[in-house]
Amino acid sequence: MRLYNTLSRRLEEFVPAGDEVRMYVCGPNLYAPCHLGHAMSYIIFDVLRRYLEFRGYRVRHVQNFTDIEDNIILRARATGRTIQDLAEEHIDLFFRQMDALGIQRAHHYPRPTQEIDAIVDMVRVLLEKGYAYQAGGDVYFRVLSFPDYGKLSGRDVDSLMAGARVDPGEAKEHPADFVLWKGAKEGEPSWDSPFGPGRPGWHIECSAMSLKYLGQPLDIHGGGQDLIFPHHENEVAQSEAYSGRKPFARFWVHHGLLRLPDSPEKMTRHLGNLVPLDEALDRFGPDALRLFVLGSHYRSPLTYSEEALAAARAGARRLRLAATLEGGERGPEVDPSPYRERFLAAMDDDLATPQALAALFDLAAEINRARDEGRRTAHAQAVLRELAGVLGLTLREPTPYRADAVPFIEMLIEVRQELRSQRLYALADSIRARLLELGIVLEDTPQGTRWRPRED
RNA sequence: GGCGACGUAGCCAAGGGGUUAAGGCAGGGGACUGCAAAUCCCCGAUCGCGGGUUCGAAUCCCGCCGUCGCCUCCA
Repeated sequence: MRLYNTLSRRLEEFVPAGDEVRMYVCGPNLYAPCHLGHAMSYIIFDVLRRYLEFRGYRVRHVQNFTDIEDNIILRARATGRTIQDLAEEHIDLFFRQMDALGIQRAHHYPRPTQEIDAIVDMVRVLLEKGYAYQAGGDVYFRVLSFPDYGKLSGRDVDSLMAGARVDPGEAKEHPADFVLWKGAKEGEPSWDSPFGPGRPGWHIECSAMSLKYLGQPLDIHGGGQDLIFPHHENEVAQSEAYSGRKPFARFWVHHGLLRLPDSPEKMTRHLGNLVPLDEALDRFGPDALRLFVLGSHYRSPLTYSEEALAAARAGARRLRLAATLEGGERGPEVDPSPYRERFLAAMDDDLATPQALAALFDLAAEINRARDEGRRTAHAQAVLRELAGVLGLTLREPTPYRADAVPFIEMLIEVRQELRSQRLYALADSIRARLLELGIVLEDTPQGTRWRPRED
């Protein structure tokens, strides 16, 4: 498949270096619950992984949790809790939400507080090789010692000077230098190291942990476009300086960011302009969220709106009904292969999910036509479910209903059927209307009345 | 100031030198239905503005306007 590589700024043919795809995805900081933007990120990488696996690759998937960082320390202090406590709570929540979204779990979820040795070792080597220096209790990466600095984000060190912020009191040699190890401060967690007590800087964790769990080169390193600089640029520099080999990662995959229409900046937790993920999941269900995200190309920015999510929910229902309603007995059966080919061609082209979805919707329409004509649809429906599964769609009803209500619903349907056969339509209609108010949709078909939970 | 994107029907969103400019949602008309629902059929855009290149541009170039991302924590 062709995949856009931020490093080369071009589409390239993707083939893993070894016999499995080594994929590292930047995970969340654990100081607050996830929002819809995080869901977007993990849905996209989930689809990338699912498609690679569908294409026959074995994928080894690692995602970090950032459990030591300024925000967590501040949050823990403000709430009187430990950072471990805070981290555990958000990890639990993260897994519940990701499971609800149908995100396949990564093989490892390393956390910097549990990988201090690897991080310290990496800093030590960088110091030994002269790529890093100690100053004021901290250890910094010496950007000028790494000539390739800027190759990922397309910046040069000189142009960085213009906008660089230099905090008074910082002991950096150069404003673009970044911290590898932060010297211990009063009231902050710290670990012993050959360069004094302290804690890891932000960027170093991803380098140390990805190299430990996957090894160089990574085939794919991914995250949001907001991570290209400085986070990923710094990872490249410190990793390649450490190993003396390049590339650190062969493909860099970055997705566009989610934003709100009336607050067009990207959704982010510290701005508070967010849609909490648990709320979105409750209201729309996992398939609608996926359809919303995948209806736009992953590298484009995506604008959130209630209307767009409601539209995605309606689209999910359309696909679900096409995949699940029973077809007839007659031939000729629908041939799904042209739709399947379109789907694969789209996915092969830099994960063109909007076009892949278009193929699925067209297949759904074809199935519906065939069903209307009393033709067999089972095979085409199986293909529809298979391809939807590559996108992680469940095609299941998202709205829960109480199982113990089912006998009563069915009894009401029987009574209503009797009323209809006696042409007492006013009563029959009022039962249907009442059930709708209670959240149950009735549909009368030649094969009888069927029901489903109302979605809204 | 530097670097990078985006602007396509009411809404979301593909495409990216010659195609009837995908698909979804919403809306209108029709079929089916006792009525609905579901489904099917039909209906809508010349692509931010102004120049230019070309036989031909939504697609390339230049300028302008608007919006966003990064340069600081960030999916």
